[in-house]
Amino acid sequence: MREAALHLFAEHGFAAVSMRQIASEVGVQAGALYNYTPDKQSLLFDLMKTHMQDVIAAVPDGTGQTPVQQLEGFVRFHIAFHHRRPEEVFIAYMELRNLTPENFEVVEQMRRTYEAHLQAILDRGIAAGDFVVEDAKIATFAVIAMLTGVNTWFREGGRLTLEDVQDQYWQMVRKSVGA
Amino acid sequence: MREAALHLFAEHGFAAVSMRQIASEVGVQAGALYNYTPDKQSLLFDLMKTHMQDVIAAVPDGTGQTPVQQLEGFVRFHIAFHHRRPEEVFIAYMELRNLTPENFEVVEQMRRTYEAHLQAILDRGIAAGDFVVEDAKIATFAVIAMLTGVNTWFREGGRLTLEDVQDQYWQMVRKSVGA
DNA sequence: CTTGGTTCTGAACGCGCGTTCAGTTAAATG
DNA sequence: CATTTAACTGAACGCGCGTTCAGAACCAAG
Repeated sequence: MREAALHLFAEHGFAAVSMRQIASEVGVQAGALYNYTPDKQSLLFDLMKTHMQDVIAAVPDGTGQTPVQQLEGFVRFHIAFHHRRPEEVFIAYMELRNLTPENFEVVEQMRRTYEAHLQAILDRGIAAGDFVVEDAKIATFAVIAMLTGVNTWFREGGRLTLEDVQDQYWQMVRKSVGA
Repeated sequence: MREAALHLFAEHGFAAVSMRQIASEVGVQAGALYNYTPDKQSLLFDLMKTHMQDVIAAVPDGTGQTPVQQLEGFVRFHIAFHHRRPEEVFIAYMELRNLTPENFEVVEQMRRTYEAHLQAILDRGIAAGDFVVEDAKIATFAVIAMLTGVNTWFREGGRLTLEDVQDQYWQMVRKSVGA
């Protein structure tokens, strides 16, 4: 059921998908869904929360590495992870406004937690003199936006492999922070 | 009416806004809207098309400038223009999937036209030896994603002015393309 | 075979949707 | 003032929505 909702939300958007459509994809009547979710909103929230938990849990450790190595690890991880879960990523970015205020706050907090990982790397690198960045907060936003953008255009099987993309984005990120 | 639709679509999303809500915002009954638009879909399409036309028409000329100057001009323009029209930008990025396939194709083509401006600058700069970029297409996507991301966090009246943001993004972009 | 507990169906609830249109109101023209 | 034209109302159309719930169907345990 979560899987069906995931596909449908990603394709048509939360507001445009009905419980009857989800039920039909599962092979069941709409009422049966309510044995597994209290309502449609919780379904969306669960998908987002689970995704954010997965992302945060999967951030590479980086203990004992230099800030440059940590940054490279983060860049490659972000691209690869988001590439593996295009639907979750899409929903997590596009359907934020369909969350109730309380649910939004939870997801938003998780997003900030994820961003904090990157900012911590930048802060350490700046302190160590490895990076030249005026404002770590802005650089964090800039890098994440840049990396997340990969999902809008990259498709496997084309001119470039995922590794090519990782290599080139890493070079651009590396240079942009002066490493 | 377009203005009302713009605000409402940006706030709640196209699918979640009804013609009755738009009409109420205008101070009129729903039926009256159909004197000005054939249907709801056209309303969305018009907003997007107009926005894309505006963006494309406003791209700085850059004739006679060096590629580096052109790139700086583009970066500053993109940030400033998108900052001035947050709702149009938001809709143009979020509601693409609510366009009919034909309308989507039109808007998508305009987006490509806009991106082509940036790529042309990068191509010229690479040819002239001013930039060090492995793949101009990827760099185009990366830079645009990075710049558009400003709209998700920057609000006037905070710690930074728009010019601060322009300055810092320009430095990051400049370095990322090896200029 | 009976019982008890899940799981699902199918109908129903009230509601709001996009869109149409006959008829009313208002404004412009002569 | 009379007439034409434009703009708007208000009701209606069929439809699908999220959600509820009584009862049927199924399944495991005794």
